[in-house]
Amino acid sequence: MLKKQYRLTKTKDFEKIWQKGRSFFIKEIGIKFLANNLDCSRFGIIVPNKVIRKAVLRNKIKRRLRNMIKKRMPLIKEGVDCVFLARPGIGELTFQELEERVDFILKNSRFNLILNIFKKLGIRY
RNA sequence: AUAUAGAGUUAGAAAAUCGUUCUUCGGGAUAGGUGGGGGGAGGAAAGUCCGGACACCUCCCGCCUUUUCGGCGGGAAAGUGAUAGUGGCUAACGGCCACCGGGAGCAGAGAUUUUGAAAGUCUCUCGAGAAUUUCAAAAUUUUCAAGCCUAGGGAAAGUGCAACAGAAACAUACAGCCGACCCCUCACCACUUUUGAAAAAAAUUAAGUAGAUAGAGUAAAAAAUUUUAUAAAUUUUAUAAAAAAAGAAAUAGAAUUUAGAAAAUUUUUUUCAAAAGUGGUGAGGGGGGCAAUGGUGAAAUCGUGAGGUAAGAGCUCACGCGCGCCUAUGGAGACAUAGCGCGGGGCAAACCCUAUCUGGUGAAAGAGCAAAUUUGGUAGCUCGUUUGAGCUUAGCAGUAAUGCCAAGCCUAGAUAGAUGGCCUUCAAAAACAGAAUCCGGCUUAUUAUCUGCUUGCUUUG
RNA sequence: GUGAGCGUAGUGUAAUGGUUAGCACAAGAACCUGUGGAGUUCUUAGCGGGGGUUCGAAUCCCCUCGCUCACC
Repeated sequence: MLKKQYRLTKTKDFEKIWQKGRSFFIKEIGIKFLANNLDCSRFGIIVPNKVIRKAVLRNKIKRRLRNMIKKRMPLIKEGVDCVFLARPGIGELTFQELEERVDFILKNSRFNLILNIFKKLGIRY
C-alpha cells in the first residue's frame, strides 16, 4: 500500500478527475490525471466489477498496479492526481506484460508525467 | 494387508529483501514521523436460498412519572407469506439427530426353466431311453441385510382438471347379456268346460209290451154262497179276510207259463270339429334385472381362483391388497400385530381446507462529536465493530443431535478497502477461491494429503 | 447490501400442463434467368443445466448457471 497521503480517498476527487481530467488509454489499461495544488502526487486505481468478475483477480491486479506505482513514485511529477483504470483483457496479462503497459503509458511524454531527471543525470531510461 | 461408495481431518513449511494494516513497546513536551516485537481471509469467506442476534419504527395493553413530553415491561388482530410423518435438539430454522411409513434395488438367499457333468435305479430292440438325486453355469422371477432416495397433513367439506384413444374418466348412459318377475302378440302341446257330429257299451222306459214262432200246461181267476170283522142304514148294502164250491171238464179262454224285441230316453267311453279357460314350450316386443363382457388408455369400480345365479355382481368363500372418529396388545409417539367392520379410483409442487409460525424496516439500522459559520444541521470524523449462541482440552448425562460443568486461550477488523513483487529449498506449491455488523444452517465450486465406520476379495488364527 | 425480471433454431419472437414446439428473417440445395437480384419448392437447426411432482413438463416446484434492470 501507498501511504495515506499519496492516496485518493474521496469520491469527490474521483468525480472531479473524471469530469475535468485528461486521459490516455490503450487496450488493457488507461490513465486519467489532473493537476492539484499540493506538493505531492496522489493515485487511485479503478478495477470495475464488469471488467473482472472474480474478486481474487481484481485484488491481484490492484496489488500489482500499486507495486508498480510505488516503484515509479520518484519518477513521476509532483502535484498530479492520477487514476488508473483497468479495461477488459487485463486479467490475462502477466506481471511483466503489465509492467510494460504501465511504462508505455507513463513514458508517453506528451503530458510530461515523467520528470526529466534522467536526462539531467545522463541516465538512459 | 489391499481396494473403497459414503463420512470426516488438514489447507503448506523454512529463509532473504522491498512494501501494507492493526496492536504493543522505546526514545520524544505533543502531533507528524521513525525504530523494535507480535497478530493479519475460507472450507466454502461465494450464492443470498432460509433462520436468528442486534438496532430503530408502527399499533395495542399495563405500570411509573406527568398538563404534556417521556421511561419500564408485555404483546402482535386482520392480511400476506411460509411450513407440513413422529419424538427430540436448538436462540431460531425449510436445519440437525433418532425413529416410523413409502420407493428403487446391489450382494446374498429361495423358486422356476434351460444346458452340461457325475451317481446309482428302471426299461428294453443292448446302446440307447426314462425319470430321480447331487454339482456347476446361464436366464427369468420372488424376497431383499447394510447402505441409498423420499416437500410424507386433508380427496369420508366444496370447486376444478384428465389431451388422444375409448361405450364410459366418476355420472351412470350406450352396445351387449338374461328371459327369474310383470304386460302384450304369435305358434305348438296338454288339460278342463260347453256345444255339435259319429261310434261303442250300459241302464231305464217301451215291456215282460208289439209281432213272430216254438213249446209247456191244468184249474187258477172271476161270479155266486157261507162265516167273521168294520162302516152305514137296521131286513140289507159296501169293503176286507177266510172257507167251500171245480172237474178231463167249460170248444176248458193260448187267459196262464217259458223264451222274447224295436223305436225312444239317459249315462259312460272313444274320435272329430268349434269356442272359452288354465298350464307348458318356443319366438318376438315393452317394462325389468345386470355391470361380468367392450382392449382403449397413464389410469376402468380391488386382484386371482372357486361357488353361486335367469344372467350376473365382494353376492358368498379362500388367499392377497386397501381403508377406519372401532376394539385389544406393544410403543413416548408416528406406527406395528391381531381381531372386528367397511366396500374400495387419481391430481392439493390446481384452487382450497386444517394446524403451527409470521408486526415492519435493515449497518444505507442506529448513537455521538462537529469545520467553514453563533444555534440547529451539512461535509467530515468516531462509535456500533469483533469477548462471541467464541475456540481448545478433559469429565459427566444422552443411542445421537446436543446439553451441563471445569481448566486454559484471545485468534483479522480494513473503509477507494490491507497478504503482493523478485528469489531459494522441501518431488510439486498447486484447485475452487478474498472478510466488510455478527452467528447457525442449506446449496454450489474445487485440489492434494490423511483417517478408515461399512462392504468386497485374499491370507492367518 | 436489498429488490425485480429474463433465458426457446444463427437472429428476433409466439405458446392454455396434452399433435411431431409455431412464425419471420438468415443459411444450404434445386428450379427460374443470358447473368445476378427478386420469386417458387424443399431442407437444416431449438426450450440455459440438473432434480422432482404428474400418465404426460418449454409451462408447475426446488437447486443451480448466466444476463439485465432498479434503489444507494
